[in-house]
Amino acid sequence: MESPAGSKRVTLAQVAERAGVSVMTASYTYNRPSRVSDQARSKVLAAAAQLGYGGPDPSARSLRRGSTRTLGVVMGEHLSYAFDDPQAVSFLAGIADICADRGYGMTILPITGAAEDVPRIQGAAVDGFIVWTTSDDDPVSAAVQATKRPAVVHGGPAVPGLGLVSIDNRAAAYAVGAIAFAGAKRPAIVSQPLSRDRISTIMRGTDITGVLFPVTRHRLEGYRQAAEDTGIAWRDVLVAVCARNDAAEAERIAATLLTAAEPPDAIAAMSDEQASGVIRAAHAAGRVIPDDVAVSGWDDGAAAAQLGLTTVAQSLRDQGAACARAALGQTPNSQAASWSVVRRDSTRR
Amino acid sequence: MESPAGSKRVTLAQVAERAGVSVMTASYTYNRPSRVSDQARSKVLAAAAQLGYGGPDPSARSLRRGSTRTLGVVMGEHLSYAFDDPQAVSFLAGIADICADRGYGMTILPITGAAEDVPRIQGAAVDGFIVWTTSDDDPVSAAVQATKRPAVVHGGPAVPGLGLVSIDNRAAAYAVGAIAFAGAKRPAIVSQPLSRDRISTIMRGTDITGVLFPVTRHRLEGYRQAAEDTGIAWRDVLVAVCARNDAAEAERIAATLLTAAEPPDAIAAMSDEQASGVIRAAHAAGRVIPDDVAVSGWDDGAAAAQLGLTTVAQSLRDQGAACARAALGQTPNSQAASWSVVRRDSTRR
DNA sequence: GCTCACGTGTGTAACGATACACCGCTAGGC
DNA sequence: GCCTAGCGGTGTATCGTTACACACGTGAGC
Repeated sequence: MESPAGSKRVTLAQVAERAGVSVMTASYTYNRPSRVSDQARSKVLAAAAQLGYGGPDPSARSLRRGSTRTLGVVMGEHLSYAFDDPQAVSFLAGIADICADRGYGMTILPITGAAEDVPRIQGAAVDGFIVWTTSDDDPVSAAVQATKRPAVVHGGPAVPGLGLVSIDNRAAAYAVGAIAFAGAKRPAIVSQPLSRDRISTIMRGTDITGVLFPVTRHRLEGYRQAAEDTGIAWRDVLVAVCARNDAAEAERIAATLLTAAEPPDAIAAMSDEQASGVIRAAHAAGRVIPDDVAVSGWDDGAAAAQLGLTTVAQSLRDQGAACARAALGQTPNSQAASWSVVRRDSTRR
Repeated sequence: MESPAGSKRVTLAQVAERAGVSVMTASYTYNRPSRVSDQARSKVLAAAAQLGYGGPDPSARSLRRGSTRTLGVVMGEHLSYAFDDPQAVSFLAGIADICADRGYGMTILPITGAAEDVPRIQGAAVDGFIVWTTSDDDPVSAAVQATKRPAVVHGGPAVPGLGLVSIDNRAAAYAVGAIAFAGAKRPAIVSQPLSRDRISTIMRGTDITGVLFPVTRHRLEGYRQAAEDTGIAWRDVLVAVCARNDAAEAERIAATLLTAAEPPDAIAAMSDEQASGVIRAAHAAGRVIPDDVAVSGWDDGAAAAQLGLTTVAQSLRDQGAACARAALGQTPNSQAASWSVVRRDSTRR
């Protein structure tokens, strides 16, 4: 180890004294090198090297400047989930693109789902927040709002004073649902969780208004409308809830659906991962896609094209970038993101 | 918008004045609520709400406290690459696990590869750094070292004063190479980039000492030893360098290798993604694995088991966690991570 | 010769919060 | 009735840096 653990922090004032110049000259050496003569600059740098000065203290600097040049990202209850979900990772990449471009850091905030999150959010050294889609009752959105710093929510919920970047999930679900459910007698839905407790379950005639994740609620509303348009009553539509966004779990739950009496002949999922699990389960059950069962996904990720999956195309990366720009105050606070339906062979003509 | 953009920042002193209490009482209201009476606390909170106070300023707080409770992660030249590489994402998840547990934030630093990186690293409001594997000549490791803050490098290079968390890449490459090259006449290697300019190329008798990425260099040394042990001269071993860690590019370059005169009959890759590209190319060229060509990967990710790939197993997630613990000063600075070879059907018996 | 601009150096006053020490009051033990 | 403990409140100094205003000397322009 170069510097012993016991050594105190070296300050700019000590460097200045050692170099025989004023504190301001030392400060300018780091912040506006052209402002000082070559001679003074090299004296300062030599003194800094001798004393083991590690550069201006970032906390003091941002206090004085009033900006941390860092954006905070809140990724939901279990931080590590974020890194397991490919769509969440794309979203982060979009934020990273903008941050890197603007010279901003990007802080991923540690969220545990407990009460201690609130002070952590307040205490985060960031200029603004980006909140990954969450539930209406999630206390972190209130905590973010309470900081009075600029913030953007991705997906939902809409929070007064915060921006919102999202696609129109209801319209997109209706559009893809209309295709997936066309000609079907018994449509079903593979859904993301309905509330923060994240339990897997299968039900019928689901109470949509009680769904706490706005993104999921809007998608269910769109799917419901699509089902009703083809003459199916909502009480007859199965909704299979997957606790995690994961092909394996969707496969398991889809296997249950498909081996029941009166199995579904059309399944609309809420992600391509789920849809690929559904397709595997369908193949395992000996069904032909789309004739025996039509399948649709969501996101249009890499797997969708390979599987020939009808899906909703959206760019999480672009949405991440839009959130970052909005949080930096460079674009309007709220923006509707674009989407489209990609029709492939997993649904009927 | 709740508070107009022109409004000045509200300070604790203003809140205290409005509430008719001292500044310290207001401060304790936020930091040690039990220290103040219910009456005073509610007066302070009411005043804060009226004034739109967003909580104690984090920069001021960390200046005073001498800690930011945040770890910085440096992920190599293009920040967004980090999110495209599944192994890098696992590594981040491992860091995130520890940070979330300890209540630390995790700042991903914006690195562009240009000169402006150095001040950005110095200016990062973090208590310590974790550096993702990089090249010997990468200026960011020097910049990190110059901050005098605790720092850990993952993979390499070894930097004086910084910790190092890594597997023994040389030994692991030797071990898996011995299996992949067993019985082969013309072994080849699909390699990660050899220098920071990241060009794809195919060469023979590669100069290993000039390889600037220590992880890659050590792996090549191990593979070389394995090849020489089976009686093959290094000058006869083809090395195909892939600019990016990506199945598609490995497939392209492997197709070139396999359609040449005297094609390789064993290919050791440096990631499972590369190996899966190699396998696809081999199938496309009508080869049987492992009889016509043996293939080995690296990392033992999800794809490896599916493909029956012989590979080096390591947990990037555990290594990320080890880096985080070390950067927080809770474990020794440097640690050797564990690895093993998983033998499957992609190599000869 | 006077003015003015410019390059370089300096002192002072914040930035917003918290650590620490201290103070007055009340309640309880003897 | 006195001493002590503890609760709730306060004033002051300080964390390390940078913004700002100013001071001084030099050389150009007229």
